[in-house]
Amino acid sequence: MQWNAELALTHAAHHLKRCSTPNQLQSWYALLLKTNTTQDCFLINQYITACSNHRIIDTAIFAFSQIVNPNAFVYNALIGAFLTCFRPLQALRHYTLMLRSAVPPTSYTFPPVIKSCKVLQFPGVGQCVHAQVLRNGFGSHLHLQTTMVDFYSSLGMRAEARKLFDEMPDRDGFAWSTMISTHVRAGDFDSARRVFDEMPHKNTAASNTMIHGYAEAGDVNSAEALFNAMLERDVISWTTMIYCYCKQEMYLQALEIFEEMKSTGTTPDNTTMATVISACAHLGTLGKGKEMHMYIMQAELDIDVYIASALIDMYAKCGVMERALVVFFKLQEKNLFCWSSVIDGLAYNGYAEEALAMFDKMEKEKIEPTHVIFLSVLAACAHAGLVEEGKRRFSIMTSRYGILPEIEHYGCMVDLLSRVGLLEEAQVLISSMRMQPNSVIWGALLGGCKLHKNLEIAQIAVDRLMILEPDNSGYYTLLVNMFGEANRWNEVARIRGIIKERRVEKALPGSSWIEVRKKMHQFAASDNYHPSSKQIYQILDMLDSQLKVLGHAAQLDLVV
DNA sequence: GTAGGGTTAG
Repeated sequence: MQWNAELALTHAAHHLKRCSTPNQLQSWYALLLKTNTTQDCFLINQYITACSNHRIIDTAIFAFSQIVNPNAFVYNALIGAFLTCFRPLQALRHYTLMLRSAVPPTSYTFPPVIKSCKVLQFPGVGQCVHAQVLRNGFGSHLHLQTTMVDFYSSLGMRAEARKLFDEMPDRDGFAWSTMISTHVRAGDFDSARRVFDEMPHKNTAASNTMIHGYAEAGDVNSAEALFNAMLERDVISWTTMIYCYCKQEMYLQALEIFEEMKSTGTTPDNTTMATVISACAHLGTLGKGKEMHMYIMQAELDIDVYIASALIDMYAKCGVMERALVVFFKLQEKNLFCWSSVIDGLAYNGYAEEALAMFDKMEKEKIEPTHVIFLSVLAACAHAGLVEEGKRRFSIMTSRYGILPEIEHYGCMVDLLSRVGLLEEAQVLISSMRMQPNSVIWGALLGGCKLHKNLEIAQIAVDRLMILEPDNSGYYTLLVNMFGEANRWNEVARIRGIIKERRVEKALPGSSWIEVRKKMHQFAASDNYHPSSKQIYQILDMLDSQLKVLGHAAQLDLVV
């Protein structure tokens, strides 16, 4: 009977470790209680691992607390469980507990411990653990050496990583890839290439890392060359190439190679889809974006925070905020990126109040905002002209969250103040900045001056802009128009003289595009290139006259 | 048990 029960348990352990629901885990522990085997280190080890796979740490902690004499396997399982359940500090605590209980660590103890030091960014602790690795006789353990190289690499201690790698008597594919990655992380692509060239049998991972390096360096040609030369390509190779194109804003190429990937039989995964949806967002191609969404559903890929953020952003940028919100509200777990995308999407689509309400909701869920999210918040205030609200949020950013404003935040605030005509206040803010104002700042101020016809401050802004962007004719043109409007023709002549003297090139006109029925239509200001431009202008004129009837005068005075 | 690819803003 006893023997049968044990056999059943062992069998259950095998089964439950792979596929089990939280409920099954519970009944498993009940079985352990019933059979008096809660002290069996082998079974508890399996049990803790299963709990960890389901991210249920509490039950694992309980099972551990019941063991009188946990062995190294049990400790290893628990330390690993803490790490996978995002509690690295607890992982380290139980490691020290293990040492104090005089249970000698095994080679399996260290990877999760070192990884915990890595995610916690504890260089000192990591070095202590390294010393213990050596003291326990694992100095020439290939696996642990690689883990240590990665640790030093992640904390930016490249010299230590390099030294360790150089001293390794044997190196496998993991070791080489880690070293290449070390240089890529540091932005030292030449060193990455040198290590890659030195590597005897280049595997797919190493090549992928190298392609990623090229992508970061903006070297599309080298990335393509290496990619094309690869004998075997996996999902990561393809995804990295897609990322490479995205990084260079070559979104159409990104979508093209995605199709190629599918046609050659490689199945995209979550990472691929997140990248490719982001490409659709940048292109503003709703049709393609929807196709990608459909693919995810068909392939039954899990909509994780990466894909969700990308989808929300894509739908928002394509102007279908309703769809973005559906994705957002369906999400079980939301991280900062999801919130950021939805808040920015609302702001971008003109729902300023809703964006702010969404931000407040995020605060209530105890998600710590970052400086990025405040850009969306302030942009929402700026678009809706919510001055007091904007000022309040701007000050909360620092007082409540300790986030110092970056130049982009100042840009939003200057834009906000200038738009509503608080030009002096905007100037005061600019002079209070802890960094040199750039052309965006002065441009925002100038925009406000234009709107509120303040020539004096406009002159100040343009003087600065002339220094910062001497080749940009747009600012001069704007100033010329402003003075012209005020009938100050002497000034007009003076500035035209400067333009001539400096031979400022006429800036390339900006353009925008929109997708209608899967076809792209591109427009520049006042152009006549579109086949239907005649009808389009007719409609614009009609809209304009309707607006006038409603007492809304368009500002066409920019166009001379 | 160790390596390689992802989402927002600018």
